[in-house]
Amino acid sequence: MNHSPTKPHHHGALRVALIQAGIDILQTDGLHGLTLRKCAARAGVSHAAPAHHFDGLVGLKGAIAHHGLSLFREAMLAASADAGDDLAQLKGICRGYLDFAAAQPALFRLMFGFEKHEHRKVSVELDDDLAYEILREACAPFVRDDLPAPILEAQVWSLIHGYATLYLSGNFLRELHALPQQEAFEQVMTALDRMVTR
Amino acid sequence: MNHSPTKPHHHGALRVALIQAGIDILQTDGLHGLTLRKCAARAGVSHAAPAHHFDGLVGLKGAIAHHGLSLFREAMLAASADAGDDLAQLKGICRGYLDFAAAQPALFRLMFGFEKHEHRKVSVELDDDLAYEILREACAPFVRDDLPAPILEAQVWSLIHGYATLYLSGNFLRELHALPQQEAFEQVMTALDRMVTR
DNA sequence: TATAAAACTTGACAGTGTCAATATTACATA
DNA sequence: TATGTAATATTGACACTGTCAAGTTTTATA
Repeated sequence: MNHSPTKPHHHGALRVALIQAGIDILQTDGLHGLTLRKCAARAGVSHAAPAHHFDGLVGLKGAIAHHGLSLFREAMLAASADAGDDLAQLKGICRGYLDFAAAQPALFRLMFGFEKHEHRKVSVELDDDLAYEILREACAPFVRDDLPAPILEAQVWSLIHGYATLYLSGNFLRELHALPQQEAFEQVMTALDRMVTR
Repeated sequence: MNHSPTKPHHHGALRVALIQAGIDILQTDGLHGLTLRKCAARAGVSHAAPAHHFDGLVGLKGAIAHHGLSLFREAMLAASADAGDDLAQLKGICRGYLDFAAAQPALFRLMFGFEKHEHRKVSVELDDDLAYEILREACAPFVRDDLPAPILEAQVWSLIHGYATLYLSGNFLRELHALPQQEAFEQVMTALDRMVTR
């Protein structure tokens, strides 16, 4: 056996190849450009191969989102690596959140853009715990008796997620974005101070 | 002339009919189900008619989003109609924000889901001022020297928009949604108190 | 009424997801 | 090692999609 045991046959690591192809296509052609057939072509397989590994297009998107969440997690971790106190840590994670959305807008939209009827097909692939854990840990130091963890986490997550998605929507928050991006972000994130301090 | 002067010919008010058809289809079939040909069929015209009035599919989506924003505005106004003080007014608007997203998820996603390369085609249709004005006015009483209007508006909007979109995403904020929806909303919105009070 | 413009139709095209049928490969078991 | 079986990928087909060019009908204008 000179083959890797995890290399089933023909192409071998087709699953990862298709996911990577999908991420590349998202970056190049946007969310609309993501196509089973284009992924297949880029991975060098027949047009119907992707629908086999993943359960149709929704399945592929779920797998891409799953992998995207791990990239997302890494981006947030990296952005908060050299943080001083707890608040700087939290803000660093938010910075990583926004930067990831800005760097990979189509992937970001894909991750959070599933419709309700798709949830059942995707929920197995898309365990948010992976990325959510980062946020949860960053929020932990600020939990108080009158501010339980799930509430605080929802508040912080809503703030940064809303800011990131509105940022991607472009047309909105125009007045704010008269400021340079970095300053606008910091100004908006001053809301975190108020949320977190008694 | 027994015809209305604004009734050009054949169908007449095809534009509004197509937009309404689109909104109906969004409600029934979701964002993926929205199709030029289905809108045409529902309005009783040929399959290529919609691409004429609006500049292709993106143009139709832009027109639908434009009309959706006016519905959005009305929903927020209605939800804050019987509000007491300024803070109750602001929270009422946020309540309307969430309720609209929950009631018309596909339309809501459409309104905020345009990609960057589509902005040019859509920006003419999609002047956010219509709906943004509501939020701006509700924020106005809380503007201070150290909290300029654009910043405060961005903070409030990010919070409610993030919460609404995460709510639609379903898989996320699971812990929070162990609470009843109404209470979860109110708990998260306590962040507004902290944002707004000195 | 004659002419032009606008609105809509028709027909065609390439591209899409999905599915059934088929061929190929890998692996387990004898 | 030989054989059978399941997994893996291919092929071909289908209905559906957006878009476009060309043609037809209606409205408006002069």
